[in-house]
Amino acid sequence: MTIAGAGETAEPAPKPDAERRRRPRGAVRAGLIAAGVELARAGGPDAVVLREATRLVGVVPNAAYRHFADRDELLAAVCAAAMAELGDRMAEGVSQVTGPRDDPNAAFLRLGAIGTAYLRFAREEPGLFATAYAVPDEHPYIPPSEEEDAGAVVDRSPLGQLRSALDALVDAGVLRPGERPGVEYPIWSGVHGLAVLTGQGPLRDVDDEERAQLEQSLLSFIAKGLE
Amino acid sequence: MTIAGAGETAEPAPKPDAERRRRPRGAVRAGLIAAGVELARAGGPDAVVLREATRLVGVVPNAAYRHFADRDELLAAVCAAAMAELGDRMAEGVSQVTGPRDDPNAAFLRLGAIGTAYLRFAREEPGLFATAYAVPDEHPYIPPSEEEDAGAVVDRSPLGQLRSALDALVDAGVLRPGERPGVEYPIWSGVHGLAVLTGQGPLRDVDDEERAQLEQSLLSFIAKGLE
DNA sequence: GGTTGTTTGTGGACACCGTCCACTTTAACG
DNA sequence: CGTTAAAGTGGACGGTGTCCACAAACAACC
Repeated sequence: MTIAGAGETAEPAPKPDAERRRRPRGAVRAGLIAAGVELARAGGPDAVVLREATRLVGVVPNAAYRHFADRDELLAAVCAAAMAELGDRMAEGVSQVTGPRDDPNAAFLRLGAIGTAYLRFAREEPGLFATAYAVPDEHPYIPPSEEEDAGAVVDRSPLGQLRSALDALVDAGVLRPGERPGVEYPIWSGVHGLAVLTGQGPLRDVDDEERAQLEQSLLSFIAKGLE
Repeated sequence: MTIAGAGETAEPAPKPDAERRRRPRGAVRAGLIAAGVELARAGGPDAVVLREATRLVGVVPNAAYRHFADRDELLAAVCAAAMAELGDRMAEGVSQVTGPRDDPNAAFLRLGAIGTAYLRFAREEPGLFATAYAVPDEHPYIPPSEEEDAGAVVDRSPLGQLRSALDALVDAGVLRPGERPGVEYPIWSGVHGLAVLTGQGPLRDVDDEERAQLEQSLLSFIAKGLE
């Protein structure tokens, strides 16, 4: 045992024993989450397997238990990251619509951009999309030292962005204020349902053209529901 | 070994060796599916564990491989059974609405009954509902010697029942024929999305009252989308 | 009816997974 | 310095899906 140059007979150089504990402070935890995200991207929530994540980070399986209580807690962190990525894509899609907040046309386009970005993410990143909504029953969410500026920061969650788009629609005079309360849920349900049905669901084998038509007809249906 | 009245000394009776191969023809396969359905009912698709199913049937794990290529094929059969049960519950719900097929009021009530039964099944049998839509990528579906009377039998699948309800709505003069093609998909998406979001999704912790309100507002939204 | 061959169930084994335990090393702090 | 808590290691256990070779039960055929 001892220290120094002991062992290391052949080239595998399994544990230089000086490479241990050289990583910066939170690197292993962050690396495990990043590895889990890549696993989820490729294979959905079931593919985020603890041992494989530690392998990718280059650490022994048990090391994960210094950062997460169990596999579900790691999965919860990965789910949060996936949800954040969905939120980022939606924000990016909305930001490409120009025009003032209370302009009727722009407000409507922004709502459409939200739905489109949501469906696009589900289509292009099916593994991450499924993972975002595969939060385990325990470990509701993981607040990794969030700075809370008392509402100064905008809500980048999918539901938050949908809500502000609908509020803007009211301010623009497109949606009657009496119709506003609670509309986010039917709309969210419709978009989410189509994403699931055409993702892992029974509609997963439709070709691109049909899929585009399904998305279009859903958005039209939602628009009609808003008058 | 021998035959006749051997074995049956006490209740453990581990392997009387004459108890082998005493089950009727397709009993093991049917038993495995039934056991899988109960596992899915209690814990969703991930709870459909091959070894546990064989344990419930009282057979060794490898026996399952005489009836299914692998665990996914068993799961596919369980998914089909779960989907069939969903279809049965919907048909039962619809059948409780009386009135002729082309009566506007009855036709509308039937459509509502379809959505209500769908959401009710998802709420009361979350494990089976999730399993019905957890069909593995391979093994699309399993036709266990289906008799096909060339359309004489009615389609009891959820989508089939939704379609016939919408067709009846057209025949009753409630829905304009031009609006009919493709409407089933936005409607299905909305109902399915709410079922998923309030089931395993982020809305799973809402209380019964809120849940009822969500369902009601979704059905109103859909009704408005149909004029 | 006895032989033969195909189904169906058995026993044992393998690799992989999540998780627990005891141990050693590292980093931080007085 | 020395001490102590955190972080990583090694080895083990039970559980799972799956493969292989073998034996019993059935079906079929001459």
